Amino acid sequence: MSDDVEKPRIRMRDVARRAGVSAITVSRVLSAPDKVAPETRAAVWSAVEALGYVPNLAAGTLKSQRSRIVAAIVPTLRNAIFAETVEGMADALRAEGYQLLLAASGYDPAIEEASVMAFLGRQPDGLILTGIEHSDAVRARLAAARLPVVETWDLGASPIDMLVGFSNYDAGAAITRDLARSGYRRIAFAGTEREARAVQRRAGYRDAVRALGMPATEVAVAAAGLSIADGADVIARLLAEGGGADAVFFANDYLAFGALVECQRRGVPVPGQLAIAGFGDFEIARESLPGLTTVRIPGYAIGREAAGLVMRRLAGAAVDRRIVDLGFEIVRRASA
Amino acid sequence: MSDDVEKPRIRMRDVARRAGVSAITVSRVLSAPDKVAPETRAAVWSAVEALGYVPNLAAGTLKSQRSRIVAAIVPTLRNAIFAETVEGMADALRAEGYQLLLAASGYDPAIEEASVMAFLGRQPDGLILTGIEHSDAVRARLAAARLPVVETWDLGASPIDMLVGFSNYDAGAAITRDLARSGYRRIAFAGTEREARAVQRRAGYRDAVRALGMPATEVAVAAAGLSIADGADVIARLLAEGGGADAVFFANDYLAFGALVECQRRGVPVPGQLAIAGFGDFEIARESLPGLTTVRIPGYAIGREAAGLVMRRLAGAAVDRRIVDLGFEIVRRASA
DNA sequence: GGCTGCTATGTTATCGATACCATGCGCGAC
DNA sequence: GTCGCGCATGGTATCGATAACATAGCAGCC
Repeated sequence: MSDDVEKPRIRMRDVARRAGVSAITVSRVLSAPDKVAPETRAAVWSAVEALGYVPNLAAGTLKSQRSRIVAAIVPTLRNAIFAETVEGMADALRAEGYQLLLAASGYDPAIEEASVMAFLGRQPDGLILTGIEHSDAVRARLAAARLPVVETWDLGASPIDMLVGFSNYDAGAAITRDLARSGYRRIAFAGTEREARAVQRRAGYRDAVRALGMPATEVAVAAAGLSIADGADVIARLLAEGGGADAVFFANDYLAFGALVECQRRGVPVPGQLAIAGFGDFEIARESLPGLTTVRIPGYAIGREAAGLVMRRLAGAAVDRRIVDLGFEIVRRASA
Repeated sequence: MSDDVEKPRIRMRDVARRAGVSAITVSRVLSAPDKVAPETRAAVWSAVEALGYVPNLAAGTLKSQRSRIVAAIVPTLRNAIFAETVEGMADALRAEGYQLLLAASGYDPAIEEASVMAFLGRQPDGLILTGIEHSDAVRARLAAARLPVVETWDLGASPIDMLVGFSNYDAGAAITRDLARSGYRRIAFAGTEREARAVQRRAGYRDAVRALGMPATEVAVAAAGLSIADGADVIARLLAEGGGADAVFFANDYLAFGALVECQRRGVPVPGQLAIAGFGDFEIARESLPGLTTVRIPGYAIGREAAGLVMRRLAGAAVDRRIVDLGFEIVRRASA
């Protein structure tokens, strides 16, 4: 089928010979063009074009100890939650000539750990993690590897290195108080216990209802708790229990949307009989009917800022603020 | 802040010294353990553990000319369309110890080209692309690079190398005929013109309505045409034009969902006055009210099979079928 | 005028792992 | 008993780019 005439790969020295210069000059044209005279630069450029030369970055990385790769681990790519953050990272990195090496952990610390190990061998120049809970093994490896590390999507006092996010606790408390301000008196919470950030939101909710002197009703959602169907399930259970909640704060908009649809199926007026609030301000929150009251998260900005911090550190700049709080915003729509 | 005591990195020879063997033996323990005696293997293992050794894969890649990286380019990660395909690839690759290098092209051929160029320098062992339309420059580079290439999500007679997908044309025609079979007589189509696969679906639609002796009504959706809001916009325009369509086939489920919600806002009964069909069978199609009639795509299987083909080729196996048609399936729900 | 300093380019050694070939040893076959 | 074969392991060269150092040429300055 394929003819096995192995064309020899084109190396830097082939380009150099054709352009009548040395290999190091080709290297400079590609990575620091300012240091080369314009005519030389042009000659090298045209040799590169003519030969279709593609530099072997494995060799460059080996010698220079810089890969121009930043690795990132997010919990999932399955739905849109972290998509904006990934885009923010990718955009910022691409602008500076970095590439993004990406893995999804499926919310599983063991997979996160395995991904970190696998990544480190690729000599990334920096690493971006989601959340602030990481295994001791991960912390130890990252400390030993001495690379810029940014944790994201949460806040905490003692990051591994740098941290960009917002307070899930405060956000959970804020939307709970907002619901109370709107007159709801029996506010429930629904979310998974398997995700640290959802647990933080729950803690904020819990402390807020207590401070308000209201009862707390918590519904645990199975597994990752990211599917629309899970939200429908919560409504079924709430109504079956007959707890009499008049509002539910869901740990994310998918759950909230599923709940909304289930209420419609059952003829439960929203927000008349039951108010619904979500978290994340995904597109579906804007476009559902009624629109979902929710908490807007600066997902894109988190990604951009995280990548920016890594690159600033790599550029040798001292990063003044190691902890960046990008905040959140309550978005009121018709569902609550 | 950080103490600049540069701990020397741990190299393979450090592990070797500690285990009382040579570097090459360590290499073998890590990549071909069967070739090493059990006690030696155990000694090396414990030295690796004790030192926290992480192999420098840049060096390994340079010498061995194998990176154990497969690169993939998908149009977008912003919504769930390609998420299952990416997961399928990642799962299959991880099982064999490969890593996935991922980029999103934003449906822009120029970005796809730039990503291909950027990837090739990393010496990927294989490449997975979305769609069958690629610039001449991309084709030329890939031919020169002589690596396994899989195109996905479409069918065609002359792939660059291998191809895994389904016929967007047939799928568009099939759902159109299905709508006709359900009694709809003025079936419209709405989708972007900027995506080759949506255009194929439209072509299938167009030929099907013509064969049925029905009028064709096509509504072009701006830009990528992936947002829920775009679907609502289509309804606004269709009703304003007063074309009298009794069913609309949307190029994807997000558009269809947006249309569904807009109909509810306007009090247009679905499917009573207007039937709606989507494409993709995303979660929202199952969970909307009414459920969306749509076309189910084997997204996960496409990813798995594409990665599998690459790895089989790398393992030296002759790939018998270079074109794999995974088909599609019409899913009837209440919206049409 | 000679010295300093800057720009443009070249020479050499090296990054760390692995392919290739070599070697030593034990064991079975004739 | 000797030969040969296979298994386990090691020595050395090498992958291709770039850091570090070297050098040549030229301008400007006291």
